[in-house]
Amino acid sequence: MIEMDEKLYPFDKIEPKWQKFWRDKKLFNVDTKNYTDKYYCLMMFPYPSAALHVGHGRNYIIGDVVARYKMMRGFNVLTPMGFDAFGLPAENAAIKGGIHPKTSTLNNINTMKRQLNQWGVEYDWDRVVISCLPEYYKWTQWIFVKLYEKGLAYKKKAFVNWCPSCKTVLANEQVVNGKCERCDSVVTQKDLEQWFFKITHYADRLLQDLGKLTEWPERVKTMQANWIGKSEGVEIDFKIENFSEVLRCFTTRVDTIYGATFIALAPEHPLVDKLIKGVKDEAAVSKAVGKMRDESKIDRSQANVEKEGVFTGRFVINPVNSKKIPIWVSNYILMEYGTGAIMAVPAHDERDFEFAKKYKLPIEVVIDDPKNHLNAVTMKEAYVGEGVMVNSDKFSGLKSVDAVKKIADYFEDKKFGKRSVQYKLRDWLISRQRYWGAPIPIIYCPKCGTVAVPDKDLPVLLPENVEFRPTGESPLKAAKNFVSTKCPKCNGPAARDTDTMDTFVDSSWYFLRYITPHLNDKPFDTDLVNKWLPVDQYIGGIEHAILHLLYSRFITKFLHDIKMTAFDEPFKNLFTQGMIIKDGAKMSKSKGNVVSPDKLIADYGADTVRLYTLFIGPPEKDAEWSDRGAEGAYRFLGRVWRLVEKVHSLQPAGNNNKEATKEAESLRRKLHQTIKKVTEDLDGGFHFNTAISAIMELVNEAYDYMAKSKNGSGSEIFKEAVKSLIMLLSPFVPHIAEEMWQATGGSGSIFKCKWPQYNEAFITEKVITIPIQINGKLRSRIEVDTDISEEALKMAVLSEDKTKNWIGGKEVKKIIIIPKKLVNVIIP
RNA sequence: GCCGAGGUGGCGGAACUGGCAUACGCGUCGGUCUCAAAAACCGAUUUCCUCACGGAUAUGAGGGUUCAACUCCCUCCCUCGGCACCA
Repeated sequence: MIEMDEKLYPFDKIEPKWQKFWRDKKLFNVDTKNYTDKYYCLMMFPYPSAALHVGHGRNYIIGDVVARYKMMRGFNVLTPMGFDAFGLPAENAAIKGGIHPKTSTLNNINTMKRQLNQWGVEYDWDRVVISCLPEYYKWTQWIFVKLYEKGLAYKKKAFVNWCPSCKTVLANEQVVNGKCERCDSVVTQKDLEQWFFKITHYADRLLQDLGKLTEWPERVKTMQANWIGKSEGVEIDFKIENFSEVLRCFTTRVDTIYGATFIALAPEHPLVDKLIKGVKDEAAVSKAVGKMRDESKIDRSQANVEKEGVFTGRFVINPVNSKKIPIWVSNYILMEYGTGAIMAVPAHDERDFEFAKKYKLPIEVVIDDPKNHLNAVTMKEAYVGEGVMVNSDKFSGLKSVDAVKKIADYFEDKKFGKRSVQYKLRDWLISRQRYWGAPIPIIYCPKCGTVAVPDKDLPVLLPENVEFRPTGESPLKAAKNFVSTKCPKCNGPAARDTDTMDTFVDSSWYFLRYITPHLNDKPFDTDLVNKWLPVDQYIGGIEHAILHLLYSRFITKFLHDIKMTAFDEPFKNLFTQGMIIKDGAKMSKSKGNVVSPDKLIADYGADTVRLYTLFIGPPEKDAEWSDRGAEGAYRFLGRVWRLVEKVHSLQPAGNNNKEATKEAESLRRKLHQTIKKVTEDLDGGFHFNTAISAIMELVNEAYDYMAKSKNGSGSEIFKEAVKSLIMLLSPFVPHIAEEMWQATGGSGSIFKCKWPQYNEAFITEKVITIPIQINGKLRSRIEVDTDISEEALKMAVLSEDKTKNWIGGKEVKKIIIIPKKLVNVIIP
């Protein structure tokens, strides 16, 4: 621990002073109507929790650096902040502690604002958006109504994910490994009537348009593509023997149709009951099916459940060869995917193979592996690869990849089936049986049925005096004054919907509200929004790769379709920062490994915490927090402070670069190299760690210069270096930078200044050191003029002492010269 | 199983388009200052051999391409993240 009696510099006086300055001068406020070059820098708005730790800070610090840097590059930077303020934690805390969610949420918001301020992270606070306030959720409800009007919000009864601990339903995206994303309880299935948004309507566009998002991290796009899960195949209609109905199956491997030896149905398939009625062992079959149906109510994907099945006693006819194929019911078929029925080809599908082995069903090879011929009797696993068609009538001999297309054509021609596309993506379940959310703006009228609340009656206010203990039923049901209302159509008595919306609905459009946050006749102003969006830079955690980012893209596309926005992708650049971990684990109260910024800021100042957070490693990767490392950042700032103290005034800045000593040239070169490096690191990506290390090198060089040169800190080049140094540091450590800027004669805010420029001419050296390799191994170095000719360089190298020794009179076979880089001499 | 990211000193990590591996920081060791300590400053620090000069050796493992490989190719191992009975 550094002894804290004496501070390396008076950060405790500096930091509050400049925080107040920025706010008083409204440095971060922007007029969205008047601007020249806009830059929308957005950080994912947080859920208002009681206290932030240094891990949370990373997101805001990165965003603040970007905003300040862009400001110095001359942009009108919009950097707003808000709060994703509805949600379960506040409600759960209220149940425990008896404080109303609204009270605790608004308190937490104040705490967070104070913490952000302490970090020196600044926003245009005039635009704050708080999703739990009626002026905001009015428009969340409005979006719901628009979706409803377009048929994209609908209610249906379905098996849905149910968290027994949160006592509410969950969207598919909120179930992680069969557990509740929030509380880790095992999720069960319940047959309930719920509200859905038809995100599947946009499945293909959501997938296709990932291609437009060239500035998004590859992994996020991959995750979304996996989640949407598109597969192309064929739906085949099988005639059922002795029935008028057909059985429709989806397959991506229509090339294996001749190898189908059984059909498998999901236990919930609507035809199952009809099929088994009147068969020989009806009672036994029915019992087996019933058992599978019960089991399927717990999430089957949870564990690798043993495949079970039962023969229905019925058959379909294979359209290609009129063979009879038995119909089975099995637990490995999911009703939610495809048609809930498959043609099983054991020879070429792992699952079908496993099932066929267990129930001794026939296995027929129809695609042969040219390298290793298959044998249906001896094969130990399904062959799922490509190959040559066999036992497939007129298709035999074709390559299986080609047969896929040919057979699909044949099927469409003969009307046996048609091409079809399936997605894993499910509609978004958005109703919740909880209190702390935006009420669903729907009224049920005995005469008129389901009626959306008209725009003029929005918002549907969330009543405050409600008993909101979770019972599994919506707490709003008990609020009689809320429930009973009049039908907007017939004015007769009617009842309100008592569910609230998933908080991910709130957060799927907030970035649009920031542009015109106080409008009360529209959710946002379309003209202005079209000017400011898409967001230039979005910054947030990878945990939102699917949920929030997919939902926001969906809602944006919908708003685009109803002509509310001109763009259909909300975020142009996306940056996902890694987590900061401690003792090998994510920081959490329960693990007791939370690093609080409060003590660190008290001991070393906010600039130190910022600098270390940025220096810790590449920001997109997880990083381990080290208190010692933070001390190093503090030491560095002390070192900078003392360096700047040597200089009384930088004004007027000397741009005479007359001093031609070796030291001066070296410092000048380092300075311009550093400006270049830092600029490129900030423009080309988020390479804060390497930008900072470059600045550290410049500081080292400046100290070196002071020790070695005659003029020391009085020289023009030294002043110039210090002036640029302060500017280069300013986005990272804004408080100390402003203070040093002022102390050396700068006026106003440093963030109103222009970012330093580098001059390539100062970077190139007159003399460079070229490494000499003998047979690829470094053996010596030589100092030569930068613009030396290859011939002269060759001569110089060959006459260099060490090199001569290494060559030792042997024949030089070849010399490879990479200009300005290296020379490699090849000898036997 | 499939997809994605990654594996470099005691630690966090650098290395452009194949061209001096280990920048910068932390830690450790030594020194300066001091009565002493802390802070600060200066120096050393891949590993091994050598008093030293110097040499050998190293980017998960093994092969390959090349004058030259952390970087490209092949085989394999490990870590992390996502998806997963998706027909």
